[in-house]
Amino acid sequence: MSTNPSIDAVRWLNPDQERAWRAFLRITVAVQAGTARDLAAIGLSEPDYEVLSTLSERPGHTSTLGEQADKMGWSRSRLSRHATRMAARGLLKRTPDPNDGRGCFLVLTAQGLAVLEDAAPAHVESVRRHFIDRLTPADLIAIEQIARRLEEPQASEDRPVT
Amino acid sequence: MSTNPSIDAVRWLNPDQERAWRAFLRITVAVQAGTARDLAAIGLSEPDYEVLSTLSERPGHTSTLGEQADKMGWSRSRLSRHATRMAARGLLKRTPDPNDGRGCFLVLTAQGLAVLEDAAPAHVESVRRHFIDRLTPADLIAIEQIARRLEEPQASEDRPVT
DNA sequence: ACGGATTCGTTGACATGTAATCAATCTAGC
DNA sequence: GCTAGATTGATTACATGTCAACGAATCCGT
Repeated sequence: MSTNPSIDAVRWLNPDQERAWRAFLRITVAVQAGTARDLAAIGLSEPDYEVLSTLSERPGHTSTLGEQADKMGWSRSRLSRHATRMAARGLLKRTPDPNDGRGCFLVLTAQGLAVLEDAAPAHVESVRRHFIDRLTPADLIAIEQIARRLEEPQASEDRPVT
Repeated sequence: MSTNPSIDAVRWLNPDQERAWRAFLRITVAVQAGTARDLAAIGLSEPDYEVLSTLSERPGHTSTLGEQADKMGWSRSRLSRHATRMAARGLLKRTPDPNDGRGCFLVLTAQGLAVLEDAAPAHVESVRRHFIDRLTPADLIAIEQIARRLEEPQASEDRPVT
């Protein structure tokens, strides 16, 4: 098929492996696209929702920027920029940290909380519709198991390739 | 835990479902991050690799922009922008389409082909290391099955929510 | 108390993705 | 065969994320 012999010579994955890998790639884009589209319909992006949701779970709906970034697995830079945009939309606000002159708190505003309360049930419904309800209980267990295997540290993880 | 009663009242997923959903989110970021990092080490992004790889499979290493975009599931805009950047790096070039004054061909350059030939084995190795080799054959089959279920059109897919 | 090292958050330069836009082509009706 | 509207092709404005560098505040050994 290919006009390029040297590429054809590459030892690729076997058919089962290849299908699984491509299936995996398709799954991720399909599900994420579905849930993201549903959230967009109510004026939130997936990152927006994550910020609102995780902030709402903290006492006083408050967290330092760094702590929040770590908890979400985001860079500080990313959260700082995103918080600025969300603050401009009135969803949260910054407050100086009395204990650390360098730091700042992110605080959910009343409006931010209201938006989240409106969005949360819709988002859960979306996750059900695009993911949970389409799978069997056995599938859900399989996914957990796969996650566990993928997260297992590998013996040769950080060894040089040579 | 939460100081906000109304959020707690949201009917969330049951524990099994919740764990599966979170596991799914973790899986996608972990695997994609792993393979993307390996590609970045040899100077390519994941999208770069996709373009090189799919272009190399066509006769003359050539395709119209639109056809290529469709085949990859990308928007024309996205591919156009990406092609411009890759052209600036010498990986491919544009040629006018004699049959359609609006259109253009994307053609892999010799350098682009060389880069791909260098990258392909490394990428396959990366997919193995971050994904295939960590899973059992049964896991791979489960993933295909899950993909099939997720891609099945749902009866009430496009019905209004009300 | 002092001074260097570290940490916090922000910002500038840049890469990348999506939505709006402009231009060329096709097509139906005359 | 010509023209107006719809369709299709590709590029440009805008939003968002990353990396590196920075100023300010804090920590800590002396």
